[in-house]
Amino acid sequence: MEDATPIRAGTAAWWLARTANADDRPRRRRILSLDLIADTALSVLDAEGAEALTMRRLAQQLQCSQASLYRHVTSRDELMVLAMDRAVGLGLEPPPEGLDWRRTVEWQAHSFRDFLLAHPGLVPFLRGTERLSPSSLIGMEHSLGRFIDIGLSVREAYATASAFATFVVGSVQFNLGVDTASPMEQGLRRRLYEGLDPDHYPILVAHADELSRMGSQEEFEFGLAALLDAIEARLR
Amino acid sequence: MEDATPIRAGTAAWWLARTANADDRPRRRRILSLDLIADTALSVLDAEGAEALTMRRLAQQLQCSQASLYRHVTSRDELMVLAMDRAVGLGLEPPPEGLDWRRTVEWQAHSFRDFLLAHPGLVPFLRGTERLSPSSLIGMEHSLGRFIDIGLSVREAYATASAFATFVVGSVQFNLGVDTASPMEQGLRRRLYEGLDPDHYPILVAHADELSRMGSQEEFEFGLAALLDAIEARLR
DNA sequence: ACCTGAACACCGTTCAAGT
DNA sequence: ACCTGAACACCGTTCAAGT
Repeated sequence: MEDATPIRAGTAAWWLARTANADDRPRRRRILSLDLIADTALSVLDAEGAEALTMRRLAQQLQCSQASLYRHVTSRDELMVLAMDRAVGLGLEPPPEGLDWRRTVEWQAHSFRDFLLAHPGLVPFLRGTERLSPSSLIGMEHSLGRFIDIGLSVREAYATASAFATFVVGSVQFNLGVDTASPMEQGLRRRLYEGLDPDHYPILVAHADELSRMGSQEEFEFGLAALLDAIEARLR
Repeated sequence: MEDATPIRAGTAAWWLARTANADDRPRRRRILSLDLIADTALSVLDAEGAEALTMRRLAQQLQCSQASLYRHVTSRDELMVLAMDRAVGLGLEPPPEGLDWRRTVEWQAHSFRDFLLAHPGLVPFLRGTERLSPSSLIGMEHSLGRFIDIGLSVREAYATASAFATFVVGSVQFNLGVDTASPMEQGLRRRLYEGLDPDHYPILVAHADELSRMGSQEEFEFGLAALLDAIEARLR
């Protein structure tokens, strides 16, 4: 049963192996469970960031030894993948009933983005490997259904659903670490733009004040509307 | 000159302080320079990934002590920001002359995405803080000029340029760690979809084969075309 | 004035030894 | 059969001591 080349966490091979083993794994009553470990990891990751989530810290939180964690999880990487699956499940809330398809997609994009903005520590772990986790697959199933129902092909529905997810992930990833809404950060940014060489950066210098006040919201709304319009155009 | 609260690398305050100090920093001839350190860091990061880029490894590569690195750089975080600025400079190639605006933007989006796909180790470090680096500002200046020239307002130009960058970053970030083009990975993905519970995942199960062969290219092209169409619509 | 060996306080992971 | 103390081989960062 030993693998010479260990399977990397999050790959299709890994998810396959994990779900296959789920049933015949010994299911004794015990205090320490995989679920509890993943939940605790997520709460520490969310509250204090990735660098605070160490195996020692987690063991302390769960009142067990570090070594015990490795009975349920083969590595820290694997733990992160499992914790992120839970995060996706929490972030993908079901949209309200009764909205048309455009409002529904719009609502879900905003909802998931707001969730990620509120939990920035999770964002760097939203990689391609996370797309195959159970919670992500539920989201994909629903998205595919929605887009197929309005007339897209399976291929189109997949590309469209993925493009929305991609854009939301990019929106939060590419704004990590900056608070564009903060007046102090805006002031510093204005000074940075103003101080540039006007020969090389004429536009940034000329519009320093206006540009320094631009936040991430505008770019998100522009891109989201563009994606939605593209679907409507394809339906006609 | 000592700061009680150290300025986080990549923020506007940090870039301001850095450019302000650039001139009066002692400029002796020496073998070890900030440029050399950042270049070496980037080459190690690119060739062997983030976890291989340690201060010890870097010192060994540069044949100096670890401690010497801290004479040029205050922390590993700062080093990463500086290395990434160089990476952005390398990735943002000037587009070929003579193309219309749509082709130009299209070319640049593809060009930067291809660069990132070839250097996946860099992607997790493309955060909001990286938008203010000199290389990024050059790219922003050019993008703003292009969009203003065709008739967008300064605000629209910024939102549009940012949306493109956001989408490219999202496209690579949300495909990190998976090789959707690999036949083996496709086969494993098909098996993963096929094995799902048909009651909960009817579409994924029914179209397992087709969906398992979808790559990240389709979603990128769909989103890119959508953004370009949205600009054209706004111009009318 | 400049550089660095050696230390400090951490990591993830393993395994022999306990119960 | 299950758990874990203690170790291993690493980290980033600092600073007294060298030249």
